[in-house]
Formats: sequence, structure tokens, C-alpha cells
Amino acid sequence: MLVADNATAPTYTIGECARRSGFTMDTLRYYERIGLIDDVRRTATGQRRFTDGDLEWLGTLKCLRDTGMPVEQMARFADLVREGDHTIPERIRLLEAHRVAVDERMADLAAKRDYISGKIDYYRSV
Amino acid sequence: MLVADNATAPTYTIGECARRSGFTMDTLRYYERIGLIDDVRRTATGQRRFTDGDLEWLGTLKCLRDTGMPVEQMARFADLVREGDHTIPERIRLLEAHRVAVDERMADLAAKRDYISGKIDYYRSV
DNA sequence: CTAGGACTTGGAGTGGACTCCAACGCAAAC
DNA sequence: GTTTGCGTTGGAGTCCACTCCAAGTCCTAG
Repeated sequence: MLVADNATAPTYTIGECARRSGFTMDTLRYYERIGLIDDVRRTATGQRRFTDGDLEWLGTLKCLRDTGMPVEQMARFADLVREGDHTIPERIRLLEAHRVAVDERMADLAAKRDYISGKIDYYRSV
Repeated sequence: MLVADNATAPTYTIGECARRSGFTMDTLRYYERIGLIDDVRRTATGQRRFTDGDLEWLGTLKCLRDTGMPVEQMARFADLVREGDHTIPERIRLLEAHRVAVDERMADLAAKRDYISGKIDYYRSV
């Protein structure tokens, strides 16, 4: 559930963040550990409290991960973001290269989907 | 290179089969071991000789694998093929279910590709 | 005939990305 | 204030699909 510090800055426990981001709690901790997520804010007793900003970033990570970007390259992207605005050109290059990879993957899937359809048609004709 | 038993039935060494199928030699041996490929014909001294029929089957496996079918399900499909023509309806069901999965994957990729494009546009606008 | 590359085996090892564990502390509901 | 369950840690374990290894045999070009 939502845990509010004040009216304008909602925060989320790791469980709630998992539910909202689509990552498991373990994956969220793992991503923080390897530097994919900046150190998350903590309560006085050490529990994580994710912000909407964290969730937005997690959305980007989810997109990159689900389109097949390796963790190492996501980490590189995270580093670029941390380094500041002067890395934006490189971020664009990285994303463009990834988009090309996604396009190729989709084209390959489309071709192979047709092959499967052909196989199905063949089986239907027997 | 091609190793012909006679004019009508070319066979291929594992190296040549690897080159033609796009699998590594190790993967071909592994697939045979776990039953994805029927026992391959051998020379008197035990070396494998793949046929055009084997290559065709490998093409199907490559298509299924590259579209994300788990090895276990490919093995199930291979079993159905071995069991004979009466399993054709089930093979059709399996392939149709897989095609649905591929379609979903493509739709997901397309949506996420758009997200990436949006991100690129945003970075370009900064 | 010989050199060098291709092939054989069973089994162990790898890489990527998590996923689980134990033993504990903290929180929210009643 | 106690129970129920969510959260913490470091490190070990898992899963999938290969991939590599060693020690040996086979094949073919010259």
C-alpha cells in the first residue's frame, strides 16, 4: 500500500513497488545492488521507500529488459544518466542502436511466425 | 563439405551440418542427446552423417527455438512427430499456441519499441 | 605415410539473470 | 501489546541452454 511522507511525495514499500513495476522484490534489490537503480531512499530503520521517480525509471528499465537488452548494457545506460546531461548524445546513440536490434528481432519473429503458419497449414492439409 | 553415399542421398558431417543449420556442433550433439533430433545415422566408425531430412527438421527446430520456445516444449513436439500421424491435431494445437505467444511477443515488442522511440525523441528535444 | 584438422565420448563448467534462504527486525491491525 | 506478515541482509543456489574439456580416433590432402 501507499506510504505517504506528506501530501505531495508518495513513496512505496518494496512490495508495492514490485506490484507497480512488474519486477519482483528480489529483482528490485538485485538491480539496486548492481547499480541499475540509484540508492533508494530509506526509512530511519532501513526499509526502502521508492518514489514515483524511481517507478518511472523502473518503467524504462522494464522496457529495455523486456526488449532484450542485457543487464550490463542497462547498467551502462544507468551510468550515463547518473553522469548528467552531457551524456545525452551517447544515451541517444545507445537507444538508437537498441531500437535497431529490436527492429531486427521483430522482423525475424515475423518471418518465423510465417514459417510456423506454413507448418500449421501443411498439417491441416494432411 | 558434402559427403555423398550415392548420387541421390547426400549426407553431411556434423561440422557441415552446423554450418548449414546455424547450430553449433555442440548444440547438435546436445539436441540429439536430449531427444530433439532422432538418432542420427553413423558411419561404420561412429561418425554422424546428417541427411537433408535432418537439416529440414533442424530448420523447424531453429524456427521454434528462435521464437522463444523452451527446449522442453520442442522435445514434446519432437515426441509427437515420432509418434506418427495420429498426433497431427495435437501438433497443430501446439504450433497454434506457440504462434499466439509469438504474436503477443511481437505486439509487446512493437509497443516497447514505440516507448524507446519516444525516449529518443525526448532526449533529442532537450 | 604422415600431418593436421575434424570427429568421438561422458561429464564438468559457464553465463546470464535472477531467486531463494535463514535469521532476524519492523509495522499495522485489532 | 501481540500477532501476522512485510521488510532487512549477505551469500548461496537455481534454471536454462548451452559450451567446453580431455583424451582419444578418424579422415583426407599432399
